Amino acid sequence: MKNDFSNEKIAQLLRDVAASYTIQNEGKFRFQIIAYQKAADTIEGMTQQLRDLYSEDKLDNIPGIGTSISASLKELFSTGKVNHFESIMKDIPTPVFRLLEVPTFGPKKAYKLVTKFKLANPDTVFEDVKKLAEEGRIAELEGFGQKSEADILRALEEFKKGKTKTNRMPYPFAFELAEKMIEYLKKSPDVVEAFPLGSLRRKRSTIGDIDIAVATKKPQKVLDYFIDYPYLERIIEKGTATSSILTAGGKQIDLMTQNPDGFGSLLQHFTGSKQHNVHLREYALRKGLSLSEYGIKEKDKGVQKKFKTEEDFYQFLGLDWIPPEIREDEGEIELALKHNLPKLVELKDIKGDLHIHSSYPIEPSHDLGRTSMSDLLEKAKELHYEYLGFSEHNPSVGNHSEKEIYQIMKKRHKYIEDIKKYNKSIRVINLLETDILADGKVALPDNCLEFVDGLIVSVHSVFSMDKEKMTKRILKGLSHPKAKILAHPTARLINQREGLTADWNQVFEFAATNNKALEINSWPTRLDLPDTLVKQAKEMGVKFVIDTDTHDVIHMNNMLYGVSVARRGWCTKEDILNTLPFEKFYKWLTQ
DNA sequence: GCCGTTTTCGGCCCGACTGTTTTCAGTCG
Repeated sequence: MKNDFSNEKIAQLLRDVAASYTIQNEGKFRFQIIAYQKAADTIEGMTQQLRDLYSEDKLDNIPGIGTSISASLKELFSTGKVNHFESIMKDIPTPVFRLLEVPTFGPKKAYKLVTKFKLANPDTVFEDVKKLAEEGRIAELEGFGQKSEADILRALEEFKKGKTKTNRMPYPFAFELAEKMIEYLKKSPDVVEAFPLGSLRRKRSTIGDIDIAVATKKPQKVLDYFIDYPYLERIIEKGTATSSILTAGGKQIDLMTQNPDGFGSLLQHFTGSKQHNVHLREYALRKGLSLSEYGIKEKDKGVQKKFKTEEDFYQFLGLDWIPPEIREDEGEIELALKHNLPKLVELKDIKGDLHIHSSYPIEPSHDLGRTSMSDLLEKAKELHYEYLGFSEHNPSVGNHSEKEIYQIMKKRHKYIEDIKKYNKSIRVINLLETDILADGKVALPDNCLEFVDGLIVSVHSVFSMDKEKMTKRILKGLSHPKAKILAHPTARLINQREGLTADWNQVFEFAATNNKALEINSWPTRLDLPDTLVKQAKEMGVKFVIDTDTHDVIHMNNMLYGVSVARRGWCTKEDILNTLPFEKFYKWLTQ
């Protein structure tokens, strides 16, 4: 292969092709534009790298990528460029594509500015446009005016501060922002109901804008109240049914209103995903029905049928209600039609948490927990768990001799045995989170491991390694007879660190055949294994445990985030080992 | 350019809002 294009880069390239078509002749290329954008969406949501699929000759059968684009991708990987793309893009100056990163800049606006002012340098284009706006020259252009010039300046300023089209925050952070807004909205007497929608309701691991829906008979009053929000920075827009604001933290909140008798269709519409809705509407259209946030219209009649609840809306179309977490157009519509949707795992199914760092002084290689074992067990009772696994990091190998480590482990074992005597209501499992070293060995010698029931193994150092080496390393670590759970498998940190590169299919196959579990880690910036990989692994027969990776007793509340990831990965109770009662779980762990 | 439980040809989701316009273009979700 002559190059190393990431999915992200390829998606960007396809979007640039779509933008070029838009600039050339939007009407003529309408459906090509949609097709290229859809392909880009698909690629952005994939966890497998296209370049790997290409080298395995598996580029066909990706939904949204047909014969034409797949041929282009093959050309891209074998030659480093695509002639067809280049001919489409050749008359569009590169600064145009840079400007498209800025919210409110679409292809037409960007092209007009770049060509009218002959902006040639992609590296200075933001500064160049800013200068033109400050000099009042943009307002002179046809189709622009004082206001749009001011909007451009502001958009550039906010872009500089980090408001881009692609910037997303971790789910739990968005969740809190939304809660705060909903609490505020519910104080208004005109608000009948208020719900978070969009990717927030689908519980994606990262969230762009926050969407909120309100049922009301007085939309205008609610919108007025909305823009009175105390943490408002500015109003982005406000109409008769919807409004958008920027909050003090620079985050956008969109509000949609609807009469209570049509609230079901509003929920459905703004929960998305876009692909789910498009697919659902295409299906409805074939039956002569037109769907929107207001309800369902029969094609030839003008009457709008309204729906109070989502269940009614889906039912009218002959579908079962679909859990928001799987509304990603991954086959859920077909299954809902056949009344054959999976029953997804729920928080109340969880019977124990295995990844808990207590404050027990084990002199670890990484961070120690802050809460004592007995306080953690109290919390486990509160959560109605049956069992809890303590899994501090292994004692630091660099700072101790083998003999010392042996003593530390022996002492901890005795301590845990004592704890068990005093805590009869929660069963205690003696685990250890152990590093998989760069050579694939687990960090502790075998004789020190006789004191634990099982190992949680994980990668905590040397993250960049070539794919083959990393895969071997993980498989070797997981091969240890005591190793039962691979913790936060990709080691990604949302918005901070890319996941490590490994052949996940190989890892999943190994886990499935050797009865090893993969962890779904609930830590807000981990959420690892990521949902799309969970789905892939599940299809290969892999079992999971959902853990919190608790370092302080309050983290034990994070379990719901991991459950959301499992649900987005289509997991049922049967896929999750820590839904098992203690005896069965312990048997699996120690067999 | 993609796709198929009416189709391998002939369709392709539906609407809100703003700004610059007198009926629409552009962007967004």
